[in-house]
Amino acid sequence: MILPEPLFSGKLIQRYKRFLADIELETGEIITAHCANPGSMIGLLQNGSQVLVSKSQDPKRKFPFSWELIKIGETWVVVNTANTNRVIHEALLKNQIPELIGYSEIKPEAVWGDHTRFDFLLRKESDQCFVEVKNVTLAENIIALFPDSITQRGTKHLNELMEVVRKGHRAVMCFLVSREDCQLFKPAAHIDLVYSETLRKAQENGVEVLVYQAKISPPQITVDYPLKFEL
DNA sequence: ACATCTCCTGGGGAACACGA
DNA sequence: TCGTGTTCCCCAGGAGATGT
Repeated sequence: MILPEPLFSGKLIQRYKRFLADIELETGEIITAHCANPGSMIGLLQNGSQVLVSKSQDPKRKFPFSWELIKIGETWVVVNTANTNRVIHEALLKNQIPELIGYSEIKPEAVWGDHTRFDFLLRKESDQCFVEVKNVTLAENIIALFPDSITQRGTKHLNELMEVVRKGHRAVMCFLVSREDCQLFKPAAHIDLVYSETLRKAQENGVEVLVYQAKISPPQITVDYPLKFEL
């Protein structure tokens, strides 16, 4: 996918109220950008780090700037979680994920049950495959980790993916590692043990786990290659 | 006192209702 | 058959209310 252009470069001043961040652009102008990542973002909030923001033309938006990427060391990290789904959507359309090719229909935001939506539903005649995507931004010593804080929603999604399998469908948990300085993916048991154990249990019960490395070359973000993982 | 529930944040996308 | 508006849920966790 291509990020909305032009992208504006700046430095992070502070992130606050979960959805907002103050950023000093290269012009010296200080703007407040929307941060479409309400997670804890551990390790990504180094004040003074280089960031890239895009600007929406939607007059109804309260904060026209969207925070897209932050540079940590030598790697860009994808902040805007909406991009993750766009990257995977594009990869599905282009058959770039071998485990998920051969489906005739790709439906985003697929409803499951009364209160759940999975990121994608892939269909081929009567075959159904539900796919949930997660953006992985936390890393410690070349190991990509998820989640970056306790996530009851994430655990709920895993339990519902197991239900998908019980009902005779295919269920896939797909992690996209949105930084380029990792060689392995693991669940962050020291952060959320319940999630970590549920992920392992989900795999044992037929939920397929995929981990892919993203290639981040602003303004382009694509799926690169499968990353090794240990559950 | 502690646990659980609900609401709230801003933007985005899908489904649905409705009027032209 | 369009376009527009509304509702719901997604992202995740904090705050406050409610229940045990």
